[in-house]
Amino acid sequence: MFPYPSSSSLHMGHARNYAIGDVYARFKRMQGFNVLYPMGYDAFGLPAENAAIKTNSYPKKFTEDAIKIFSKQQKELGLSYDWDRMITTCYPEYYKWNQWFFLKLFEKGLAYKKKAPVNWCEKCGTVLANEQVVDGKCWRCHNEVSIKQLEQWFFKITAYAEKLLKGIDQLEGWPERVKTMQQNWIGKSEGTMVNFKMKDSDEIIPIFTTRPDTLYGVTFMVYAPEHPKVIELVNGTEYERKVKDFIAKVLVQERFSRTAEEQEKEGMFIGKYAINPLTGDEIPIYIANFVLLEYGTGAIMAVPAHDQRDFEFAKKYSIPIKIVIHPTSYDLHAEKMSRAYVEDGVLVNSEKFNGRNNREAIEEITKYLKEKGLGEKTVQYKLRDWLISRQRYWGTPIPVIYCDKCGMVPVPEKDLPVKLPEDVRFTGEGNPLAKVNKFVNVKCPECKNEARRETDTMDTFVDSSWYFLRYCSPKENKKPFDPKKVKYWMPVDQYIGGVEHAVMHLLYARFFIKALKDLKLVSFDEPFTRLFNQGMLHKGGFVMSKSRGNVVTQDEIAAKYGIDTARIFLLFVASPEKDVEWSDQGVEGGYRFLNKVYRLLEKKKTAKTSKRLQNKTHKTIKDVTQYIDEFKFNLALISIMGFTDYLSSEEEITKESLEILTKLLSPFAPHLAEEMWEKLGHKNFVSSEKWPKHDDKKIDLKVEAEEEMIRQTIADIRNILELAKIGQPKKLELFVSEQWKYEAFKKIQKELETTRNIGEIIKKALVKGHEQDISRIVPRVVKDPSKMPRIITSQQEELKTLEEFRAVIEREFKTRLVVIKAEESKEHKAKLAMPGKPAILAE
RNA sequence: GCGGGAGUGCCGGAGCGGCCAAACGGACACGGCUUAGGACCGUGUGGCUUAGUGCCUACGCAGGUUCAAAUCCUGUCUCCCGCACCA
Repeated sequence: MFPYPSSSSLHMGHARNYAIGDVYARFKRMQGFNVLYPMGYDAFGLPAENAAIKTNSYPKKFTEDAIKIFSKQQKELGLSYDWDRMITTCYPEYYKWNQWFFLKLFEKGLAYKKKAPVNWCEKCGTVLANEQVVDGKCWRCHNEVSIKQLEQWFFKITAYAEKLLKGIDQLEGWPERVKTMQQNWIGKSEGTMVNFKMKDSDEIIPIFTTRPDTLYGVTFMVYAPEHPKVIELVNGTEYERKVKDFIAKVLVQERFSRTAEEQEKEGMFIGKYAINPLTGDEIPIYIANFVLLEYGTGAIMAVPAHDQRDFEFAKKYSIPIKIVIHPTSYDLHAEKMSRAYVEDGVLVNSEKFNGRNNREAIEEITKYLKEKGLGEKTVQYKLRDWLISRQRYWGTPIPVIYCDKCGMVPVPEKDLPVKLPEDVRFTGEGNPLAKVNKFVNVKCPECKNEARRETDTMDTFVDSSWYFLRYCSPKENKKPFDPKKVKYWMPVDQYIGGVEHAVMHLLYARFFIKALKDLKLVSFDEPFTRLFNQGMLHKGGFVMSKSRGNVVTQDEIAAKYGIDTARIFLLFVASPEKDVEWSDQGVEGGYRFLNKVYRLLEKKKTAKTSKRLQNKTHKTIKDVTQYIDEFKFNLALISIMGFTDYLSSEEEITKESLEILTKLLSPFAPHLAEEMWEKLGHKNFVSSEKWPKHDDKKIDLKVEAEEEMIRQTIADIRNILELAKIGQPKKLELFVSEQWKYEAFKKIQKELETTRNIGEIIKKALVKGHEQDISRIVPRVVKDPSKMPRIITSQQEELKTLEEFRAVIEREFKTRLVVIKAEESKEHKAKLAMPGKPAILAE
């Protein structure tokens, strides 16, 4: 996800986010993929405008300065972007295409203007989309949001509600939680539209319900107070005054501060009645603060017996409660109820539906309504249309002209872009654009008479809904993008960014692509095949952020350790999707590791490799490759660390092994890797080298077992020397026992390779009298077949193959090692040699 | 209320049915190297025990499935996040 450029120093939180993508890009590039890894800036937006007002400067200047600083720091981080493809959304070359898309959507009826109650942020001086209101507050400035009735531009995202919902299933490479959030946000619910009739007229009041089974229990009806119908109904009646007062009061309360259930339910009767379509009963109509205008039809049927909200309201205003669903196991009495009965049960007081299970009744009553023309099955979504107009300057002008004669006229394509005027005064009040006469006053494209431009600008999320397409052909000036290039590159294989955009950017971009597909501009359904949400970086228990003041800047870490150290720490400390805590000491660890790697250059190089080294090398290549592919960068680094330790402890290493280490490390610590690569005598960049491939034949588990035995034996010898208080041994004697039950191990091992049924094997083994073996073998079986043959046999059989065994131990203890077969040794010594373990004597 | 995720050693965190008393790093302790070392190398850090071993107790808590559980299932507690008077 491209960033909003801000002018401060990048901190470690940024560094982590970017490093994650960079590792992957470098890795894939080395693997031979053609990698499009670009950077761009989401350059329009309020902060720049606000900063301009504050400092009496100009948003463009402010933004350009910020971008300079930002990209400089990104380069210092070693991010391997293709800077030739950089895009900046605030230039006409880019936003022209926002306008172009707008016109296309407008043609299709997917962009429209309507008067609507909208979210208004006083501090930002603009309206906001629903997605940008978080807990009743502005997502950007956290100011309380209020509701205003305004003419606004919308994109008809609701036309794609079903497609957006269905499409989620295809998003296999997306985190579950993002998918769930989108599902909830779209909020599909299936129910029934029921037509109630007004008592005194033929007017119909449609309402949406998911519980048509309770229709016989309706005892009142409630409108959202701000519903336009309400004023109409009370107009000229004795209720008019009181209703208007109530509405005013509710609006003052502000919808978004009407928080949930703790809000006291309040309302009033408005003097009108509706008729229950099934019973013909008169139903009083109320208005109340708990009914939402935007959901359903803005009016509800209320069934106090079976809905908690309705119940509370009915109690408060003494409205009758009529039970229509009865529990099967106990009695229910309306007068005695202390809360609504919301569980399932059997229908009562419901005429022909009496005795029916209520779940079944939902279907049946809906069917019945349909037959009588009183209602039908329907689907509701919580998703609202995307409000895209903003009353601010620093954004893409909406390409529309208002003419007294011709009405609303879209700017013809040939006149694009509608450029943002640059000589603008920022007073901090209202939309500065509206005061620029040169901008506002235009000729109508149709009748050529005096007309006025739309002065609203677009939400910056329009910019970010298609920018990834632009990367494919950033210099294209005839079209928003070159379709051939887009066909080659898109959709995005791997997208990386924070969860905070789950229902904003990520939903808008999906909508955009689906709309573009219908416009035949692209041929795919979803913009992002795989999505990765990186975790947050914390310090002192809080997310690292400039506003919190707990940042560790990139500059300070770079100065102290070099930026590679920071990259290593950030990638090593935990898997990338986890939140992590910054640790100064942890960074030291990363620094030590890199130093250790670098010191390997001083090691003596040998031409001849060994089986052990090959095994370790290829095992490492295999693991690191797999881990990076799985985004487990921390584990990849651990593998590399293990390899480093291995090489450090060797007397001599091969140049090849060092080169491989350098390559494996290069995505993580690119600067150090390049330096090492050069010191190893290469003229090119290691980052343009081929990623090493492992050879399965070189990975030998037996060698590993030998390794392990050497390690153990060395540890044993140490222990003994310490216990015996021997400083420097003159000679070591190693007694090796006969090959105790070795054959039996092998046999069982064979069976283990061919079956997963451990229980069966154990039984077999018991029959064969291998009880002792089982304790050794059984726990060693693991799922991964590559890890299967795990039996460690330290018998002489194996020892014979250990050409290096003696050498290693002799080097370690600077003494001579004598290996003696136990059976050839003196009797008492032979006893010392336990099966599976060599015995050691030291002088 | 609905939905998503997490609870592991002194700490950060791996592991997600079997080489697990648990990777890797940090911290601490001891030893080595050294004029010195906050550098580097080695060893150790649940309890008891053996020269090499073995046993017990452990992965929030309580049950269960399995030859085998930190890992699977059920319940429960705590924490984090998203949506939320959605009819």
